Amino acid sequence: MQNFEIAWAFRELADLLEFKGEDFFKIRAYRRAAKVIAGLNEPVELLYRQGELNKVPGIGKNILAKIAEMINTGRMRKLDELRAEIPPGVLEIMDLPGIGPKRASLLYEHLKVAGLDDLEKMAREARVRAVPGLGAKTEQDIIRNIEMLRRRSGRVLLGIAREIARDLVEFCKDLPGVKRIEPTGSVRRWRETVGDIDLLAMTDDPERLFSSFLGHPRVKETLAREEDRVKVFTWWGVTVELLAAPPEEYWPALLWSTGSREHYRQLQSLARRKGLELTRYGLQREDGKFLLVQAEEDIYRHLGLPFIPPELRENRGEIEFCLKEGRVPRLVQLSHIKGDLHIHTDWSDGVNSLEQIVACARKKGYQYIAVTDHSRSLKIARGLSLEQLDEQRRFIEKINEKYDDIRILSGIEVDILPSGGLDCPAQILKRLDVVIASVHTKFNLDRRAMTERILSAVKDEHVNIIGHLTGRLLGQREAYPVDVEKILAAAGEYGKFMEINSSPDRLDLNEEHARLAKEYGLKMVISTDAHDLRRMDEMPYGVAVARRAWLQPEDVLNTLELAELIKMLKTKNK
DNA sequence: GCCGTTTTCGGCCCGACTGTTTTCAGTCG
Repeated sequence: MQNFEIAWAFRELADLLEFKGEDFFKIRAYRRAAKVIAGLNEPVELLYRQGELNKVPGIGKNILAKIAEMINTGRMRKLDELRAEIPPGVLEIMDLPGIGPKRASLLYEHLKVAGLDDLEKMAREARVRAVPGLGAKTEQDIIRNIEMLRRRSGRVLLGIAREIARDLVEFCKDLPGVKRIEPTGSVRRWRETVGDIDLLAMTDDPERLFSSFLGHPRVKETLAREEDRVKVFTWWGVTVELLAAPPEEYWPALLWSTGSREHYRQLQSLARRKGLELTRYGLQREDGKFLLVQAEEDIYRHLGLPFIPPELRENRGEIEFCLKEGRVPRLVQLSHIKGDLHIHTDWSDGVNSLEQIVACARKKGYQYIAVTDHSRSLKIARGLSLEQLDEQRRFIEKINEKYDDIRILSGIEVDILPSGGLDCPAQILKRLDVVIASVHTKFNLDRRAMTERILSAVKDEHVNIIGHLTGRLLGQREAYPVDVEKILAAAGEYGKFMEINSSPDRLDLNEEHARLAKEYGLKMVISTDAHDLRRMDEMPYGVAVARRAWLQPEDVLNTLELAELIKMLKTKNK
């Protein structure tokens, strides 16, 4: 049982109890447990077997018993009971913005809505406005939000797709006859969302592999089964396709199934011009003979190309570039990253103590990290008062005395107030090493007002970095309207850095904006915005955005050595 | 539900916004 599965169960439990109108604090306890579990950087199952689980904050006697039940039986009785009791479809209605437990039960009570389709139909028939407490405006919102939900449906976040892919690879890799297995498709290309998860296995005995694979406990339904592939629908709600190839066909198959389709078509036409035929089975000469291929590199070489990393394979000029330059664009990679400049601690809404975070950062070999808790007005995130901020700064100074292999920078993620300006006086910001300015409230300003609001932070002499520029939450919340180009232009003028937020549900800047920012000559900062230790591991997602935007190490601030970094942060005020 | 300068039960994060009201409930960040 994976951590994220246990976390999902508690989240669902909380949602169901919320619908029932259960005690708020009990629900919050379950939500907190879900959050804590999702944030653990060790398997829950391991901690449980070691008897360490009850030491995790937020996990008491009752929740521990439920986790034990899940580990031992694979189920949670209480959750099963609630699922049976509460009409299915209610939870998906509660997913809609503006619909919480109260309105969901109101809708159920009066209209007996059984799900999103049902609700949409009733809204379009103008029957929702007849429900006491709801009006025409809410009805329109419901229709609009369902349409938004539809647009994103069927795709899952890369972060989740990679977790699932890892689970399946682990399951398959030691099965008899399996010589190799890896994710391909958009997972391998690190696209921000993924439709189906594709896996490719190297084996001479696909039948045997498929039989075992179909016995995986999370496989719900077999959608297709052919000689060299199976397609299944999983309990995770994602479709997975497992392709099998014998060793001599593996690399062509890997290239083919990694895609993208457009990139692959370009390769095929390049091959044709060289008198070759490129298919998923190999690279064939006109005389019918197959060229020797023992890696993807070999295929690219036969086509007169260097190895093109999967992140670049989108037919955005990568093939032309490689042909012209005779080399691949130099890309930033995880090992270039020297530190993380956006981390929250338990002083605000983070889970872990500063000491735990420092230990984790040292283990990663970082030269520096910045502690950037929320500012005072963000009450829900327990934003630090000015006194606490100062106390934290002095605390960090003390910790810095303890270590000579890492430097803790004191910082803040300061709110950009709705009318512009920052949620912290200038003389306080002046003392800090790193100032990130972000929007967390009042997302419904119009484009002009929001742009002006953020510009006010760009122009502020104490700000170093603009955090998660568009505020989008993938699959949950659209980006607020903002003139990105105008901000980027101003950021260049005022010497600011733009954050690439690595959190898989943000990825903000996204790859288009990051590419644009590079055109504006800006440097970016790849940060995790971690609220717990596990999420400090999410740096690769931000790096992937940067790579897909063709960023080089010198485009990224936190590839710099500490001394250089500090110099750059100090010379911010042009 | 969990937690505790705590041992048995009370406290647990808050304030703004919105649409529906006509004084406020529900939702959200």
